[in-house]
Amino acid sequence: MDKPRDMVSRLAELGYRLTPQRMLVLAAIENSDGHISAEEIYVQVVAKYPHVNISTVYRTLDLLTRLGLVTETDLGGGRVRYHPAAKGHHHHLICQQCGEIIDLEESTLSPLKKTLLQEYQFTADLRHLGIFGLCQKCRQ
Amino acid sequence: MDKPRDMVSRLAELGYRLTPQRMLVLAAIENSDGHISAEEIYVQVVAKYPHVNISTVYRTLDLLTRLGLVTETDLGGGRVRYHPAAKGHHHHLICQQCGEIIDLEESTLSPLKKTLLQEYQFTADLRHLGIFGLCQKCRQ
DNA sequence: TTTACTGCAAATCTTTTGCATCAAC
DNA sequence: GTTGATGCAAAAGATTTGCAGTAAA
Repeated sequence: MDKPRDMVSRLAELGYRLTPQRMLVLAAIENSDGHISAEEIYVQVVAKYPHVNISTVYRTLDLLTRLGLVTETDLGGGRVRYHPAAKGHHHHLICQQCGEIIDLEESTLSPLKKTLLQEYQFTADLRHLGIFGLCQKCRQ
Repeated sequence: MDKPRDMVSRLAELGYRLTPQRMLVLAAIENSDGHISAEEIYVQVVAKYPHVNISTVYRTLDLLTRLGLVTETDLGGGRVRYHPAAKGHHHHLICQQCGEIIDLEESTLSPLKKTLLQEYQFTADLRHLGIFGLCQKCRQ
C-alpha cells in the first residue's frame, strides 16, 4: 500500500526533481524494518549507484522529514533513525544487551499520553519515543 | 543528604584519587537540576579551575557512570545528560518548542512498565526515558 | 616514589555546509 | 536553458584516545 511510488508522486507533485539518488533513498527506507539509519541507507544506495555521496542521503532525509514523508526517531547512541510516516507511528523497545528493537503498538502508550495531559498539561509527541531495557532472551 | 561527599568517599574507598578536577565535576553534577551536560559541567569547572580540559570531564563522567554513581540520559539532540544516581530515577518531559525539561514522577510510568512486562516480556529501564512534546505554555 | 590522572593535540564519528558542476524538467 | 540537486571536500559539534608530563597517595 505504502509503496515508494506514493512518496515519489508526492515529491513530483510538489515540484521536486526525481533523481535516481532520491529514488534509491526512498526505496531503502520503504524496504527497511522502520529503524534504518542514514549510514545504512547510504550502504544500500551505494550498492546500486556507486557514486552517491552520503551528504546527498542526509539532504534527502532532511527534505523527506520536512515534507512529513518520513519520521525521525532519536533512539540515543548518537544515531538518528528513520521510517516512512505513512506506515504510522510506532514506538521502540531497545534491548540494551543484544540491541534488538521491538516495535510497540501505539495503543500501549495511550493511557500514558492521557495521564501526561491530565496531570502535567503536557502534550506528548510519542513519535519520538524509545524505551531502553532488556528483552526476554537477555533477561535471564 | 546526597552531598558530593558521598560520591567522594565512594571514590576514595575504591582507591581512586581525589583530584581537584574530580571534586569540581562532582560538585557541578550535584548542584545541577539533574539534567546537566558535559559541556555545562565543563563551563562550571573551568570557572573555578581554569586549566581543566574537557576530556578530563568526559573521563570523569565515564568513571562515575561505570561506578554507578551517576546516570546518563540521552534525551536526543546529540547531547547526553547526567544526574546523580543517589537522587533516584526521574523521567523527563522535554518541550520541543521552548526546551523546558519537566520532571516526571516515577509512579506515572508504573502502569506502562507493568504493561511492557506482561505484553512484551520486556523489562524496561526507565531511567533513560525522555518524552518529547509541547508544554502547557507552548501549546497555545 | 609510584603510577593513576591530567592536559594537549589529534583522531573519530555523525551530520552539515559552501561551492562549482551537472542533470531533471 | 534554468535552476534545483549532486559530489566533493572541508567544517562543525560531541566525544574519545595516545602520549608524555604531573601530582595524589
